[in-house]
Amino acid sequence: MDILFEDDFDLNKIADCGQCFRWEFQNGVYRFVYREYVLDIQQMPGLPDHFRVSCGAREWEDIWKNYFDMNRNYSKIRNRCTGTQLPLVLSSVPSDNGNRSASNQEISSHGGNACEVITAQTFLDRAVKAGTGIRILRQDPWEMLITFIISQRKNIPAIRKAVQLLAQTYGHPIGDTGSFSFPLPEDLRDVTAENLRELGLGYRAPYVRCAAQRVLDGRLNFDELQKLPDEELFSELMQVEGVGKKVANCVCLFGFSRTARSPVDVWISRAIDLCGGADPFPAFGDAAGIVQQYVFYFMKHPQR
DNA sequence: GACCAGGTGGCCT
DNA sequence: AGGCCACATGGT
Repeated sequence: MDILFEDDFDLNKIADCGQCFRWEFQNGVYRFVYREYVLDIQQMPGLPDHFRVSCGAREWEDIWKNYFDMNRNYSKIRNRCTGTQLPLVLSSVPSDNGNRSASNQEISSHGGNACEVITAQTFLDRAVKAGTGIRILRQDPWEMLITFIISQRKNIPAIRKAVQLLAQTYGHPIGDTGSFSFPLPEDLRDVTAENLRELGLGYRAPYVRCAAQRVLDGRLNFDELQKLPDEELFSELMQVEGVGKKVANCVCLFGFSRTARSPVDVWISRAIDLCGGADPFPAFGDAAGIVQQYVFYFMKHPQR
C-alpha cells in the first residue's frame, strides 16, 4: 500500500535519533517491529512525501498510524517552538565542520576548533531545523523500560545489539519474517540474572530480572500506569531498581508518549551547557520532549 | 589500548 | 542537596 504523508516524516531521522533500537535497514527499506507486528516501509525515490508500506489499510489504521504518532501535527509544534524569546545566553558552538573548504580543513587538521558565538535560542532553532522529520514513536512501555535499563553507559550500536540478542534469545520468531518479538515478562519468568549476564548485559542483568519480577507479581502494571499523571508515572518508574531520572523519563516519553518529559543524558547535558547551564526544555511544556529529541539528534549530527 | 557510551546506587561531606 | 566512585561490556 502507498501512503502520502502531509506532516513531518523522515525515516532516516526517526530511526536514527536514539528513540528506537529495533529497526533494520536493507536495500532502502526500513523495518520496524511492534509487539507481534512487522512493518517494512520505504520512501519512494524522488517523492519525499510518498511511502510504500508492507501492510494493508486495516493494519495501518489499527497499529502503525498510532505507532508513528500520526495524529500529532509536528510542523505546527516546530513553528510554535522556534523563534521564541529565551533569555539571551551566549554560547560557543563548534561551527560547520562538515564543509570542505580548504581553510576549515586546515584549521581542524591542526587540532583547532572553529567556533562561533550564538544565543541559546539560535542554537535551539538550528536543532529543530536539523531534526525536522523526527516523530516520537509510540513504542511498547515494557519494551522501553527494559531497553532503557539496558541503555545506560552504552552507545547506540551496543544498545541495538543487546536488544536484538535479547529478542533472539527470549522472544519468538514472528511468522516467517525473520524478525523476533520482544520478550514479554512471562518469557523471562524462568530466566535468571545469570542467564541475562550471558547476553553481555553486565551489571544491568539483575535490573532487568527485577523489572520482569515486578510486572509478574503485579507491583508494576502498565494498564494502571497509563492512567497516572506524568509526575506520578515518573515516581512509579523510579521505584524499579536500575531506573533513575533519565531512564524513567525516557520510558515516560517513548513508552507512554508523555511529551512534556525531557530526559537528560550526556549529550543533552552538553547541550544544556551550550545554552548557558540552565535546562531550556521544560519551558516548552508539552513539547519539551520533542524539542529535546531534535536537540539530541542535532548534537549527534552537527553538520546538518 | 585509551577513552567513551541516551546512568544508577551508594557513600561521603 | 551535591560531589565522587564503582560498575561490565563493547564501539570507535
